[in-house]
Amino acid sequence: MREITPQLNACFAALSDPTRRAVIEHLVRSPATVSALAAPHDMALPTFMRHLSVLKSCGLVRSEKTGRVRTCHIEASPLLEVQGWLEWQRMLWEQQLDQIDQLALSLDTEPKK
Amino acid sequence: MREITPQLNACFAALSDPTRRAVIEHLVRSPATVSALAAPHDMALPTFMRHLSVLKSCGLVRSEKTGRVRTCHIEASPLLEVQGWLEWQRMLWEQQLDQIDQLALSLDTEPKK
DNA sequence: ACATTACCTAGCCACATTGCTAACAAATGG
DNA sequence: CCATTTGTTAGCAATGTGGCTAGGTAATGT
Repeated sequence: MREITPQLNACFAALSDPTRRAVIEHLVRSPATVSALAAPHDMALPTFMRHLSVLKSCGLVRSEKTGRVRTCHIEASPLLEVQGWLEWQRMLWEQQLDQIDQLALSLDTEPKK
Repeated sequence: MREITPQLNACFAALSDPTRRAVIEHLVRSPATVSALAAPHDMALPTFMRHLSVLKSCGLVRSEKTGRVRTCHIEASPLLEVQGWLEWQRMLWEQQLDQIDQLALSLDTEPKK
């Protein structure tokens, strides 16, 4: 397994904030400028910029500046890492369930000790 | 969409710590006692207990105490909420990609303005 | 009965996070 | 050329997070 732990740390942390998840929810539909992204959120711009920079530093969002406008777009790969980790855990957990089922079944077919 | 935002906040935050993810990785394979879970982690027990309580308070882990031993096991539903959110975003993002493809295609078939 | 094990609480400290305001570019519209 | 728009940096306050030690309780082994 690769050493992606720091990346996962940062992505999970980034996604733990509703403002930042809302940004992601916006950006999966279409790229957007900083001010467009900030508009729905009732907070000072610098505060919002901080959230954006968190998303940038964990690789979930990238952006380019043209003129005075910065356009942001989503980067899929870190999201896929996160999904991958979750999927892996779910698979293992389902195996655990299967084992429990089999145990119950073996106790069923052979009930008298 | 249901109001699961606080649940998501807490789960993502819980999963942003490598110690806590390691606990999840242990528990998806089998239930375990507090001390068994703590053993691989080089930290004081109370510190580790704190991590456990974070996992409990966001619903990812449950536990029962019998005698002096507390046995912990994983709770799948919050993990599924998290997976659901990610899956939803990925779906929307892929739609965005499709739109871009279609745009490129229409520009291709009708290249002269 | 006593020591040990297993867990738990309380309280402290250092640092990170999230909000703010003030003030500053740098591009653009009139 | 000047005002406005759009972003950005710096710095502050309040709160949250993650580590520790000290000390406690309740079950269990001898």
